[in-house]
Amino acid sequence: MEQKIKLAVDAVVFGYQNSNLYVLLIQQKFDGQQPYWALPGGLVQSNEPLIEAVKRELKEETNVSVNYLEQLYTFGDDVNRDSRNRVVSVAYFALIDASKTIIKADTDAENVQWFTISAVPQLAFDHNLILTAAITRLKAKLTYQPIGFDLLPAEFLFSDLENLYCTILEKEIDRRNFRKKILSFGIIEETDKLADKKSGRPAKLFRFNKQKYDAMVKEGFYFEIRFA
Amino acid sequence: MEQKIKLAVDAVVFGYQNSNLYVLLIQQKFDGQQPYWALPGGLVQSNEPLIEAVKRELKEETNVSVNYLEQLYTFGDDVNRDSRNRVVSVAYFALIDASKTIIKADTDAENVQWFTISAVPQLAFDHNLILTAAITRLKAKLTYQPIGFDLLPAEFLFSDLENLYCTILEKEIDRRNFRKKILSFGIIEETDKLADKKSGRPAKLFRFNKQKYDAMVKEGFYFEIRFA
DNA sequence: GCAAAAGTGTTCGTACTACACCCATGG
DNA sequence: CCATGGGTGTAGTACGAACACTTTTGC
Repeated sequence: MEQKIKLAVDAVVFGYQNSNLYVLLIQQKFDGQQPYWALPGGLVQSNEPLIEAVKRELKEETNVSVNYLEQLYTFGDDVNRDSRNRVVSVAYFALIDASKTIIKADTDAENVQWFTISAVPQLAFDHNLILTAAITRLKAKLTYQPIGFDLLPAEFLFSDLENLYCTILEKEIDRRNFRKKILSFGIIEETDKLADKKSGRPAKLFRFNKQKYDAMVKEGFYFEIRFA
Repeated sequence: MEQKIKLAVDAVVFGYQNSNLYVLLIQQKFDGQQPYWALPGGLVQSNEPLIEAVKRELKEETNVSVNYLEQLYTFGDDVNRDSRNRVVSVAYFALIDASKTIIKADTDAENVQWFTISAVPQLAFDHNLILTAAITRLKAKLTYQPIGFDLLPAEFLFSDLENLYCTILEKEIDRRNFRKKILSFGIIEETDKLADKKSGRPAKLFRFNKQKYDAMVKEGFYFEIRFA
């Protein structure tokens, strides 16, 4: 008996700006079809690696360039998650620097837009489920891998990093302890630049030293940020 | 253009006994085909949830009953991982109590057998890769989720638990500190039974209280076993 | 000189580490 | 009585938690 299963990929793309976590959604306008917002994604081509399929769809549909991309989970237990066909979807998890990102302009056929997590509408298929899984993964990874930097510009303020953690983990953090902990790792370096700010004391810009982090990991280093 | 991708599931089934970690492999004898050992698995049926597909294959091919089963990773980047067709495989990770497991008897068409991890031969397709990913997951999860109990009988000796951790994590552990830590969680209870042993002082049997663990998790409890 | 955000140290308590001896049984 | 594995306590240390004032700038 011939197998009748279609294989798709979907991507949950997170961005962060001004103490807000965003997710990138698209809306494809078919006539007569109710235009739910959805995660970017689509069918995998027969000769295409999964990861290439995600990258292609992201480029075609949103034109963003990602800093971090990893497989999240494969959704295939609900046989009717797509009402038209049996579709199994391999979901990916992506982080981008929202500040430098210019998302694809809206066309007649397609909208692309950032949504704050709290304002995400009902999505197509089981995409709300996928998003929830991605948020869970993001929160978990933030505490044991230095992926927060992939949501920030290459040079960033300490206060941005701190706010990012507060925002995403939905916790209050002691500024002094946070700074001490992060600096103790030795994977963040001060640049000689200062941020131009509207008010208050000027802040130094910092940079994540990925080379150093990778080297330290090989020596057995574990990144970890925990809070009470 | 029609999509020509087949979807399969594979399972990495771990067992533990006498300070040895085992994985369950099968060998399907086709005539003329070189009989590589492989992970149990097979194609997903068109109307079948992924998880059901794994359970079905495990039952058909090995007849084991699993204590723990979770999705591991989806292997679909190597377009030629199966030389005959494009096959994408959703790999699962399973733990069973090897002591009570009676694996399916060998038939003319099929062998089923435990292999110690260090003695695993070259496997079919990219199954060695999948196994490596599963071992990594097992080691990681052991430190932050109480899944070790799923490799042991319902009632077990403390020394078994300790040896399980030593064996799988390939580390030495201080017996006193280990016992203190585990008992401090309050998720293990002493039974009034003693093990019948060949030599030495009789040992108490312990039992994992999953209800209590689940309740504690809801209250914010984190299981964690780390070693220097 | 005031508002606004950046930067910085110390104390306290808890939890991990290291470590060695006695106990209960079978043969 | 001896071999075998089971069971237990303590002292030192290091790390996380709590906590508030000074500094630099723009207006």
